Amino acid sequence: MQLSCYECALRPCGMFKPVAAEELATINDIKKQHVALPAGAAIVRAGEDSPQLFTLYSGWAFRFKTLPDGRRQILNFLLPGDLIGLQAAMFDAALHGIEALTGVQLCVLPRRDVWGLFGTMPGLAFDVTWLGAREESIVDENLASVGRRTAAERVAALIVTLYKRVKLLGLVDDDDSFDFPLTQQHIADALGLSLVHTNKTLAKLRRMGMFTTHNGTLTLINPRVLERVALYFDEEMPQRPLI
Amino acid sequence: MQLSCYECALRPCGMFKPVAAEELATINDIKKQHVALPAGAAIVRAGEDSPQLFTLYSGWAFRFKTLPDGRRQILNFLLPGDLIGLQAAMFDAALHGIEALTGVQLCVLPRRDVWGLFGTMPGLAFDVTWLGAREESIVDENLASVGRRTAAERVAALIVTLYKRVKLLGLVDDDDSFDFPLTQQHIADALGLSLVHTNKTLAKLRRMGMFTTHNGTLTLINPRVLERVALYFDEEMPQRPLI
DNA sequence: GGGGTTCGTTTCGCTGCCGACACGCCGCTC
DNA sequence: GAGCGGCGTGTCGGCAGCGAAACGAACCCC
Repeated sequence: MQLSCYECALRPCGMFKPVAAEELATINDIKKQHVALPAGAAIVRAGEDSPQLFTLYSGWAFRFKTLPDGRRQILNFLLPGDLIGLQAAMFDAALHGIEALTGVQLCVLPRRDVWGLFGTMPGLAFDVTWLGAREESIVDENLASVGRRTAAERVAALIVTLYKRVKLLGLVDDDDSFDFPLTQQHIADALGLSLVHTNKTLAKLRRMGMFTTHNGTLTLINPRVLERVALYFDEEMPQRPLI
Repeated sequence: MQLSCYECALRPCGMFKPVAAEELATINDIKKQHVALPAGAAIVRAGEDSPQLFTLYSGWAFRFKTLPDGRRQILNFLLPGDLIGLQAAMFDAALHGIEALTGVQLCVLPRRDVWGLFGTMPGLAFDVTWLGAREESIVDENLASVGRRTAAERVAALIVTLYKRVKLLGLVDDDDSFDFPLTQQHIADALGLSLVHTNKTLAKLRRMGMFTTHNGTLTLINPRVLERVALYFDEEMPQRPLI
């Protein structure tokens, strides 16, 4: 499978910073492959060297850590347009795993070519750094959730942030419904809750009229109210780089 | 106050990557001031624009988020040599605050000069990105702690990681004791615990013979055992950039 | 020397969340 | 169509951790 960056279906969606022709040519140049992986596939394995970065072209993925006894913490979710594996590529051994949550398509960017941007395309190199900083800001927010929010606030915050991110991608319907592929186990692992308590908390929010779910689709009744329940008010950045 | 990068007391400590003469000159060039702040001072204010980055020259600091109702989550601790405020400088409004935990000395690096490195000194620009990725890895680890470790494991993990970081700086005595300026409130805010439970957990670990404290100094009895209690086994990177 | 502040420590009752378990639904595969 | 695995739902008892409150020690500054 191949797909030129000139035909990228993601770039025209409006949330990505315009690129100069020369930059787009460079991006197209360092993109060596376009691969598809099924749900559950390991994109980066913890402890191994990770000589490639990826741009998530379609589908969902997540970064996670596992304790020796098996307890798992999901660090953040990755959506189309996100740069995957910067941190993993930086160190000799990845400190976390990355797994495909749904079927995904990935643009493969060899590490050495990405590092090469620093010498040849300073603007794109800066964008790499920017994307790294943004990922950190998401992990920050998740840490604040898990550390200081109640179970209901956490669930609400997770749903609101994902809603906003998906919305910018143009993947939310007019009635505020969107594809939501997380299982309750994923939600529990992301929020530092048990599976059972996650279920009860979801039921409670549903009973409160915050949202409805229908096989894999989530519909928000009132995003503003959910935001208030979540104590979450940050906006996602309206425009961002895409590499 | 001024201090040339040529006389930097930090750089010779052995944990920092050697720099070329030209790079050192550039660093010295973009360092515009050397300032001292007292404990408790705000280094970066949440919500405000942050036109400067800093390198922490001496002392401790921390990044944190505050919920509207005052609950506070400490995201990570900053030690000498750490680059401060990369994420804050990247966005229009800082999404977190940074506060001096002890008295600190800071090297002031204006944002525009740091961004300038991307055009002129690709090696140093890469180092900036590396330092950002490393900070993210620390936040990752903290999120895994808060989400999945028990109170005792969290406290142990916090102490072990700080011990390892301080040790690389050469600030740990032969008997494994070092300066430990955190109050129990800081520990609680970092670990997502209440103050009272933090106190009890510290007492428990002390009773187990993990460590002793004596006005602001913490002494580890057996770092290996503490590591095992913490379920924490990663090594800090032996060498890293200093800007 | 007195009064204020910061920090650590402890007590007490309470609850949010956990862990184990069981059950029902659905879609898959053979 | 039978069996099976993945997922959501509920129940129950238990405990880890919470919140409020009070007190002592150390340190500070008039």
